[in-house]
Amino acid sequence: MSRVLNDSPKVSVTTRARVLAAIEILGYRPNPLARGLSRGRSQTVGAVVPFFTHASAVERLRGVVAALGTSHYDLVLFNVETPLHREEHFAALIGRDRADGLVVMSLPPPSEHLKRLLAIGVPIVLVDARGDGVPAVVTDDIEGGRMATGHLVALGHRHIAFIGEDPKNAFGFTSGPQREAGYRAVLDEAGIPYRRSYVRHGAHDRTVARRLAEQLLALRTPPTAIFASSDVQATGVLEAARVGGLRVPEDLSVVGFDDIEISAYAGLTTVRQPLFDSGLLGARLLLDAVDRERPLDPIVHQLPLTFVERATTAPPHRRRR
Amino acid sequence: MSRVLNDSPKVSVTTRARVLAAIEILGYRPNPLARGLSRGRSQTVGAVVPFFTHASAVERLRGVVAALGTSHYDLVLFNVETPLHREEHFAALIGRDRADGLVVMSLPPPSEHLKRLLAIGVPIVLVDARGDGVPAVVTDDIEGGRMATGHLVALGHRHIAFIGEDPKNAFGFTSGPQREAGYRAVLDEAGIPYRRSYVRHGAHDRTVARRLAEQLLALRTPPTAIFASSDVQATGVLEAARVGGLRVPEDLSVVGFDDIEISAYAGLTTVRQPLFDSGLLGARLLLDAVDRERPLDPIVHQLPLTFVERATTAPPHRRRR
DNA sequence: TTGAAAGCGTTACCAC
DNA sequence: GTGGTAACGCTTTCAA
Repeated sequence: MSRVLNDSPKVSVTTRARVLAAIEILGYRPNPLARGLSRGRSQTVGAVVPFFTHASAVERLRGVVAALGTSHYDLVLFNVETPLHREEHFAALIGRDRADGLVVMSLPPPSEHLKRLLAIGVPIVLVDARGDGVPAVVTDDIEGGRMATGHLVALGHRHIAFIGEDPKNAFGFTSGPQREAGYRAVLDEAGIPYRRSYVRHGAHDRTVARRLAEQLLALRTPPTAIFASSDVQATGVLEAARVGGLRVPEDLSVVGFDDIEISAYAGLTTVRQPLFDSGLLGARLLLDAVDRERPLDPIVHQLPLTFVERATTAPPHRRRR
Repeated sequence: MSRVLNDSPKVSVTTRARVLAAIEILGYRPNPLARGLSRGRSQTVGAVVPFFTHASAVERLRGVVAALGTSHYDLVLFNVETPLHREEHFAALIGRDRADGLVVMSLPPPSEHLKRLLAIGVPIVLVDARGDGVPAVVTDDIEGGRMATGHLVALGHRHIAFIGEDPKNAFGFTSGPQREAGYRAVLDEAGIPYRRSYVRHGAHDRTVARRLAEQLLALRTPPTAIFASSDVQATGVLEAARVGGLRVPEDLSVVGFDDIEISAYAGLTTVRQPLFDSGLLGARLLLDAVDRERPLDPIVHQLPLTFVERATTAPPHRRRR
């Protein structure tokens, strides 16, 4: 009878009908756990996501869900808010018992765990992160940082500040620091001296970014433009400007990164990355591998970045001096 | 050896140590599927969420995740974007094989399914929805609608429009329509005639709401205030005002509902509902029932609403006439 | 206290 | 094509 459920090629039409009828009458429902135990797969994919409530993470997750929508896989969510979480989840995820495959976001898995997972053969796809021997869906964050900063430089700004994540963050996020690298590179090339006081680090949070921006604006020589490493942080900058009575973009230009929902509303100039698509592609790669039981090629898929100019950037205002 | 894993009371210290050592050496990891099959539970709770990417849903989900954080349950996400989805998910969820318990959000389960789930004994908690014989975590949406509208009336507005979800929506959401009921009740009590043209329905989406608001503002007698059934829709209204060259709150007052992240940023006056807490409480109730294998009392837990006055409401501007 | 064995609900293999 | 049965990896029960 399992043969008809998994529509094996060898069942006569009559038997199939008979079994189907019985199933209907008894209200039979296959137990996914038993099936999973027997087949050695759980029909489940896991998504390891740091701060899954962040707009960018949600958008990526939406892509994953969309990819799973057509399949018969369930999505198990592993939220990571502390390094300990990460440790626990990866420890639990070793072995393909919990999930048939993993989409890991923004979070380079500890290489030790990665090796074990790879050795055991758990298919993994990294999204917004890279790892040895594992396929990844990424963008060129350095280039993104260059786009944002370059735009500001082209407008004539020379006092450009940066707000982003701490390069030594406990999770090992790399996107933020790379955007910062792009920022520094452009500054170098434009012959603009790098000012340490113009670079501030803090959590990916609107209010934190706002505080950081207020510090920047209180500097003796405040920046005429701020590049925030994410749109969430950019909104904090916008808030700081508003509170400080600064007009945007006349008195202060602001560029963000991501292009989340709120950005269009806020008229924020930003660097768009295909968040939804990254989740979609990541999950598709994974499903493909899981379904065909084919090992994943460790290809790095790079998705394009787009500069979106809206209403928060303009040439610097001529002021004192 | 399973005895030591489930730390049964009757194992000698020495054997326990011995087993633990072996576990360590062999790198043994229990298979959750097998355990689940044997014990008849999957250590999983399912969350059925319509449009899980909506900020309000995400915030509720965050509460659920927080509640699960301390437990040993995994979260399986069932996203619902079409009535068909809903059907499929509930059909699959019948029987406690897939999940040991369910948190169902904003979406009154079809009563037929509800009965079956109840009969089989799958613990369910409804959040932002009600159902016969099932515990629920709700707010008083009618009262919320009254708060918002009452505030506008108290400010002196007599031309108050409403933007919300279609009462005949395919999912059976009730929150929106109830807020609308509160709106109508206050209008009645204030002796303000109800204008059909002042009530517009559309999807829970910023751009849709913006279009609706534009229609309202193009009316021969445009409203001086708009109550949007959700903050997402309220931002659409704000956008329409901005595009139309209307100042908020001088020319147009706007009230939303939910108090999501963006609302504080936008300075939106709104009715706050405890989104995070609703998810937290819902999941806690569920876990409690699942852990003790105690049936759930069909209690309706009502969470409080708070009116949050910010910067988008003011007395109506005196104009023509 | 511990070892052995039955059973959980499927699938997959092997005869018929 | 179809029926029977081992096996999946764990928990639980029953002896020892």
